[in-house]
Amino acid sequence: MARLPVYLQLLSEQFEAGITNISSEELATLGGVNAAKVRKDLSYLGSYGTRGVGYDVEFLVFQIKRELGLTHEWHVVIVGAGNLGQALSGYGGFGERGFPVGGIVDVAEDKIGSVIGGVRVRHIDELAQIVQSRDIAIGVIATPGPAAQDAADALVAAGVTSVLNFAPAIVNTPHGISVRKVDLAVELQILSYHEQRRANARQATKLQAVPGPRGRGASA
Amino acid sequence: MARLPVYLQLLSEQFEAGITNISSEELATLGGVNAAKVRKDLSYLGSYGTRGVGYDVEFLVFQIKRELGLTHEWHVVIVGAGNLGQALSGYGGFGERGFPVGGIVDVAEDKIGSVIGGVRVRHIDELAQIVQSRDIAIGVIATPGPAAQDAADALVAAGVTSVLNFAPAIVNTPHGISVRKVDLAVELQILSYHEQRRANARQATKLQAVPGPRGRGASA
DNA sequence: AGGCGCTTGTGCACACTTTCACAAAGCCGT
DNA sequence: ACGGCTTTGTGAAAGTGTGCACAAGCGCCT
Ligand SMILES: NC(=O)c1ccc[n+]([C@@H]2O[C@H](COP(=O)([O-])OP(=O)(O)OC[C@H]3O[C@@H](n4cnc5c(N)ncnc54)[C@H](O)[C@@H]3O)[C@@H](O)[C@H]2O)c1
Ligand SMILES: NC(=O)c1ccc[n+]([C@@H]2O[C@H](COP(=O)([O-])OP(=O)(O)OC[C@H]3O[C@@H](n4cnc5c(N)ncnc54)[C@H](O)[C@@H]3O)[C@@H](O)[C@H]2O)c1
Repeated sequence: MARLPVYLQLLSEQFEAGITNISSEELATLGGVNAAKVRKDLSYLGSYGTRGVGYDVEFLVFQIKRELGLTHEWHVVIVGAGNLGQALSGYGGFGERGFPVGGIVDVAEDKIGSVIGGVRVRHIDELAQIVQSRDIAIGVIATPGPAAQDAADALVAAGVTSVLNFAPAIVNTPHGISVRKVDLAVELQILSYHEQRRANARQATKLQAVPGPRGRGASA
Repeated sequence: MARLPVYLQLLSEQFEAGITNISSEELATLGGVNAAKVRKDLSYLGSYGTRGVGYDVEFLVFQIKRELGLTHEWHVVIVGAGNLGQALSGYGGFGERGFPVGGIVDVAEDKIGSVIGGVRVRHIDELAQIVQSRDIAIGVIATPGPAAQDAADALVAAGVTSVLNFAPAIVNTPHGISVRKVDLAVELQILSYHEQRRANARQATKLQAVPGPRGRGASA
């Protein structure tokens, strides 16, 4: 489930705060979801709760980590050492959460050799060697959109089986490769959509008119 | 629908490439989804296709933009001028897609006054004034996790009604405020989950054993 | 030891999403 | 002008996910 990482984060926070036990109700409130959903999700891991009491926070953290494959570190390799690649590499939160940067590659000669966040930028031709030497399974694409497919192909060829794509482009990969895309513009457009609807709703209220399903009148 | 931005991007790309007409089948292939789904989604905008021919790309782009509220620019305000805030502000892609940065605020005195991407960093106390002067509806949280709730409260108090949160924390907002969260760690953990499953599958195959539902044996 | 209150785990119904399948509708060649 | 080919738009079916409601189970207090 895609919600397990969220529970993991919440539980980790609670654990840090000294909470040793938590009920599905509390966890649901923290996460802003339904308590029954929390229980269903957690029951997927097995029956690790105690009726009348709740869940042991530490044990649950461990179980979720096991399920998510977070029992060991996963090195990641970043393709593209531009603004974003540098920000990601320099950002400590990556490694803190079990995903240390195992390498950065680029095509631009002027980027190669520079050191960001303790990692030296290397040429993309060395990708396969980097991936294999550290047994890296996850690649991050931080190149411009048009180069994203090339980057993905290079990653797959090097042996990476999971890709996180920040470029605004849809990449095609062979079957069996997991790809996730993070697109800022999409997020903003979804927010803009809600704003748009809010604005339309205000308009309709103000006009006191029969609310027609089609809101015409783009200007003014 | 959350897929409209994706179609918009695909269609824009096709339009740039000189394609004036596209069928639901083609669009579905590009987006990696089912053709019927594409048609259902697009029919939500109205009947803008021509049977036997397909959709006019330019017209469809316009219609989706109208639906998403992208007929005008939405200024955004960024809270937190650290690594990420600076990368976002300096990144041109924001403005290119209709979301120019209308302001950046921070609490740290040493950040205030510096200029990033043509925008001067100002104190968070000026947030309300910035938001109101430019009629800003969208705020971006780029502060550390523990400060995210404060940032959200400040944004809401200033009059922002949509929030994009990059901090690894869940923020609570009053009803009527849209919040979206982008969490790198969550994305990576989902990829790691798939890697984990792949590893388990390999193990099971190698052992030629009856595939038991519980994979024990964490060590070795 | 037994009862009482609390919380889990889950069967079931409902709502929403996805996919199939096909009639209606347009274009083009003859 | 008409028939055949293509593609849309949409009803209906199949599939997923969500939430309610409650029995089963556990701890604690008496
Ligand atoms: N900067 C941001 O805040 C931000 C935010 C969201 C999304 N993005 C997206 O992330 C991507 C990178 O953004 P950026 O600001 O870092 O861009 P950038 O131009 O600063 O960096 C791109 C880097 O990729 C390298 N590159 C180009 N082609 C390559 C290839 N084929 N193989 C390997 N490396 C290659 C370039 O040499 C450059 O160093 C873009 O697609 C952008 O849309 C950026
Ligand atoms: N850097 C990255 O690549 C990256 C990637 C993903 C997520 N993130 C997340 O984004 C957030 C910011 O990351 P960063 O690397 O820019 O951190 P940072 O420490 O560089 O920047 C944080 C900024 O927020 C400011 N700040 C602190 N409290 C504030 C408050 N109450 N109001 C306003 N501003 C406040 C600080 O002064 C600082 O300038 C973090 O939560 C981080 O987890 C960062």
